[in-house]
Amino acid sequence: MTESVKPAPTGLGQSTLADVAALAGVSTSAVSRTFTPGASVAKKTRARVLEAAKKLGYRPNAIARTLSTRKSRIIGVVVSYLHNQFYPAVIERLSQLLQAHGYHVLLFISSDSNSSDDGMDSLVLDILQYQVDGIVLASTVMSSRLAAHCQSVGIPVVLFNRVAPVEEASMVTSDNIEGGRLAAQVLLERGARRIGFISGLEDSSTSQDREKGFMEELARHRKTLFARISGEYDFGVARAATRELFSQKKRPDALFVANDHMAFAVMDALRIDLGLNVPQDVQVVGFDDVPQAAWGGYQLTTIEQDSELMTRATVAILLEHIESGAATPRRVVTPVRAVIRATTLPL
Amino acid sequence: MTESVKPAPTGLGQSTLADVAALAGVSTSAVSRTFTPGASVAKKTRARVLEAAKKLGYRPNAIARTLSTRKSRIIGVVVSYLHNQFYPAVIERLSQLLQAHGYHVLLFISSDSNSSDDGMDSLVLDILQYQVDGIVLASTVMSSRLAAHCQSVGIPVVLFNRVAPVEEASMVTSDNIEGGRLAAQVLLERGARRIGFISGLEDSSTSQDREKGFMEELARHRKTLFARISGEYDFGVARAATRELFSQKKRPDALFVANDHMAFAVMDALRIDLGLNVPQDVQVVGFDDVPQAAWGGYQLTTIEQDSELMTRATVAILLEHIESGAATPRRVVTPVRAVIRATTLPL
DNA sequence: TTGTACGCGTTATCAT
DNA sequence: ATGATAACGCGTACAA
Repeated sequence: MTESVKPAPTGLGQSTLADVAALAGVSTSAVSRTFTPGASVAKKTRARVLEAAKKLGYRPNAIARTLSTRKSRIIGVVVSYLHNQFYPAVIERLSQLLQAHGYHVLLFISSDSNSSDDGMDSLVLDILQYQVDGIVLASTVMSSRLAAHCQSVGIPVVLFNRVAPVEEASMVTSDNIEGGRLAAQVLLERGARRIGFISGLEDSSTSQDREKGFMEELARHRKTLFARISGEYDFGVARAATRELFSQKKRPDALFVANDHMAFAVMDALRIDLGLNVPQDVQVVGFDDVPQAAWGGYQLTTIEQDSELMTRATVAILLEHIESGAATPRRVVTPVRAVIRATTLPL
Repeated sequence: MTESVKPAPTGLGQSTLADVAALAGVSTSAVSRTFTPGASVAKKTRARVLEAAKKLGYRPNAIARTLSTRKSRIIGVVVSYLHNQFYPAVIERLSQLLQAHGYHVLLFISSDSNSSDDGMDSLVLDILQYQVDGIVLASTVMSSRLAAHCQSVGIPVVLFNRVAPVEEASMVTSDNIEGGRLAAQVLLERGARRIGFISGLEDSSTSQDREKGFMEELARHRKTLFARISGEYDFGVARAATRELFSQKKRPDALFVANDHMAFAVMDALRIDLGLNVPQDVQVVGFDDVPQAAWGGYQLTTIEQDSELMTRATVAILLEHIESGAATPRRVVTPVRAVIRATTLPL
């Protein structure tokens, strides 16, 4: 009689649980248990299984496991741009921490074409198809409808570096408002009289909050803003904006710039395009979005964020939701402080 | 008689093909075909399916699809560090291009703990568990045993920015040798007499090739190297190495630095620690590992790489292997050129 | 402790 | 064009 013979483990092509079981002369469940940390297997069978597995070069299939357990151990991470200095370091750390817990990062870049709300939504729906266990949204918008959907299917979402009116999602941000206040304090202490602000993207919560704190503190000292312009979190735009700001007769003598990336552009504009001295002619305070190692040639007072703390908080929240099944969203606001940074000579 | 009733689509929890099929009053195959681009479905049923799907908020399960089709549409990308400026931009672009083709990036950071050969191998085995369709190894080592394994299971591997004696893998690199030659030409044209070289990590092929081309060109001009020291591709190490190099009576008057990240450190050392003028006292040539936007305060002649071209080549190779089933590995060497770069005043 | 059998959600094969 | 049914590889009750 003919038996339906499974094609022998070819050598080419992954071998499976069944292959290992056959070779070891045990059942598939025995093999499965061998590769399940807290399972009960007899030493002897365990050994035989491991031997067979090694012989076949067996590696468990994470996809099949996901289908069966409904846990992918994949975290979807969405980021708008990687060339803006701040996120690469965060993603690296995030990935490291998650890997240490057996999770992996599926990366999504929300480029121009889908940076709109709708595009964003469809991108997240993309992610959902991969049955991710959690989602980190780094500085990107997300419709509340979508957040609700994630909530309903039990997928924790962490908004990183962005607050938004989304009840269902957790959020991790720096204390941008306090940072704005600190910036104002620094400039006022240094005797600034005509104070300007160069904003980031107008619809970003980070820029808004930094401005908010800044204005609050100015108001508290009965001070008013001398000038304001948007730099759109862009190097070139910020440089042009600075020239624009200084094209009038009455010029600012102090600037708060919504992030360091732009602050560098501002200093280039001041020194190169306008021939001014920094900080003699103009005081500049930035906001730390650029890792120390990337600094060059600039000395700047900056409001320093604790990206390590932000990252750890993000991971902690994610794991808490995933593994402890906690449902209530959490909000974490990490502290900031004003520091002077430079890798080169003060000019 | 009792029928085993499937729990109705709960609203919570993803709805499945079967749910949609039930609601639309068709078979699961009909639904499947509706979501398969090139399938034959009657307009009428298609409409009913789509309506039911929308009503249920149905999204196909990519994991289940992977199990069935044995194509995950996931590309594993391994990178050692993200804070070294060069890779974030590459990964961003890589992810964009792959997304445009319906692929996604599963990110792996090979941090210190697993940067050894063994650690690296186990990391790649990790990747294999996710049934990735392809692997990009950005500047990390990989044992040939492992490469052979990938080959045997039919997973294309591209070594990015790193050549290695691995027959089975494709490789994409800049023309580092030619870049080294160019660097030598530039320095010689500028009348350099005592020429020093600051290497990257000694076991990295990029640093080796840059040095090789550099030495070749010097030899062709009957010139010899005045000094050599390792900067280990690290900012701090390079800065210290530079001080070391200049602690002797006879000092170099020209330096070729294996990448820009270190070149910045070198210039800081020269100007700040040693009080020298650049380029009056010392000529410096770097090698472009840092995106333009991250430059600040430095003016430098650098050997520019075409990271866009490198990325496109990587994607092209990957797709060629995956979708056309091409088996023979490919080698791509992208051109380089010497340019002067700065975002601020020459000092 | 071990094995059997079913389910996870999808695609593929083969009739109809 | 459509529908039943068998994989895909693994976890896991349940039974032995």
